[in-house]
Amino acid sequence: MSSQAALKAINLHQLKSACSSCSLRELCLPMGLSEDEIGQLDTLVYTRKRVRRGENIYRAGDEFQSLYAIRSGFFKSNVILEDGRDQVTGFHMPGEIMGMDGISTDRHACNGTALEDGEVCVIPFARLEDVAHQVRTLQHQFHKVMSREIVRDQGVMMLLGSMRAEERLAAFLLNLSQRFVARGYSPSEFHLRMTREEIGSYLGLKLETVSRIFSKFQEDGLISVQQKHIRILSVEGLEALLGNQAHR
Amino acid sequence: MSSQAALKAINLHQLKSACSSCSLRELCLPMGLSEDEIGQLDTLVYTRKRVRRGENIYRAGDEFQSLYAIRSGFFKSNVILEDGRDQVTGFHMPGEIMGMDGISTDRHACNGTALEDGEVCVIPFARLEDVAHQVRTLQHQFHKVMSREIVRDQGVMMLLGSMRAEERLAAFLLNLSQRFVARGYSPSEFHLRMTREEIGSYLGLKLETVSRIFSKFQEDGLISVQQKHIRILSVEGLEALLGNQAHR
DNA sequence: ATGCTGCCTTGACGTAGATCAAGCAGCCAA
DNA sequence: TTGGCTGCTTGATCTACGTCAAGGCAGCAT
Repeated sequence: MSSQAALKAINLHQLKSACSSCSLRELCLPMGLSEDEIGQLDTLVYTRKRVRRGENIYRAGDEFQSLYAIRSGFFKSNVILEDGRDQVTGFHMPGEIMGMDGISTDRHACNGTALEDGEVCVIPFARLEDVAHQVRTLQHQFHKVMSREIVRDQGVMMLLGSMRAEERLAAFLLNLSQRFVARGYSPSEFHLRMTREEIGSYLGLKLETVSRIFSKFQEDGLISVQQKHIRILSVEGLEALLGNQAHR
Repeated sequence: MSSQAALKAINLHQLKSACSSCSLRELCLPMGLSEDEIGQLDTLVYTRKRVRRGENIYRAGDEFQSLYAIRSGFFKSNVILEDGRDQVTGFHMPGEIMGMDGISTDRHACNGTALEDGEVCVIPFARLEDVAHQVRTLQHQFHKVMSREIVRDQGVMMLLGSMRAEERLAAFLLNLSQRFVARGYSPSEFHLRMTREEIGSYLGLKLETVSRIFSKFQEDGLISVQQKHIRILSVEGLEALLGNQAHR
């Protein structure tokens, strides 16, 4: 399917997005900006886009135009490899910004796919640079957001390069937990929006391994799992696993 | 050793760095800027720093002040894990910019370590944002540089998550080769500045595995190896290895 | 209900790469 | 020259995780 068709398939509606009244402003671009400055942002983010589970907000190869701030829903970044395998490079939740991979070449390097119905704010990048050019605080905040993405990716590189399967999964659960807390959700009880296969792809493991380790964690009393419903019973137990440093 | 001590240990000398006359300007920040705009850059980059093999230009935890553009020498990004292991997260060569991990938290997230004697241009970040605030082209170029880093890291994540050992090493050699070409060096013959252990750390492999695979590549006529001296005999052969998609 | 489909679980077995171990080569200092 | 040190190679063995295979369960359409 072409980029055009993909865009048309998405229900696009125009409205005042109003960063200034957004509940996610403490997590997203507006962070650290004054009332006035956030007002400037409101002139920039004037479109939202609804996406349904399985739809892409952009695809690898698409021309890069905009960044997307997640308002609701759960997303993944992924690349379809030549052999058809779907390699997941990240999971994203409300308040996070997707699409920054596209800036370097003016084309998106990966797909942004909805794992459940949701909504994103469309941030035309040229206009973001305009506003950042005027509002120095926004410029700085945007640099922080990009830098955070770099640090996050390097964390995953270290995880993939130096941890064994159990450690990876423990780190993954703890990371999700932290991000849920920051959004006001329970740190200890949540729904996974992704399949075992997607988790495995992200963590460099096979889905059977993910499943087995969930079962083992449950036996060990660290978590309880029922399909996609997860309850963390012992944060300390999971953290302890990370302490036992890798062997690889 | 404290950050202060580390800085003092480094021979610091002030001079006109002159991006405008730098042979690396087509790879570095000045890329795409006009003569005038590069002139503005010259007012920003006024310090260079010599580093000797093994020294750090910054350390994880140091306060973030500046970015560093490599003028000469070969560097690694790395983190010392609690158990003392040195986890490598990147290799860097002239024209590349290091330190962007520090922007997000105002502290560096990793060390920047010289693998051989070299020299870096010190780019005070606050001033970079000043100049970018005035020169929109520079702002845009800097965003591209950060985005490129994001894309690069995601490429490594995919490598670590989905490739087998031989593929990783083939991809690594091809990547080095391409980066050497871009700098006017031979694509097929070069010195590795890092040890087998550092390569292994970066690629999520043990040094013995790296060594064995180098030997195998040599047997297969793909490369010739003598310690750190590498000659690529068949780019196609290495590329073919990447085609055979992963099993993991 | 009934069957279909996608996703998950669990077992048996195989293997890529880790681990352990020994020896060698290049390099510097005495 | 000798010795010590660091980094590299190579072999033998072990093991974490992948692969293959057989169900099972929840959700949806009929």
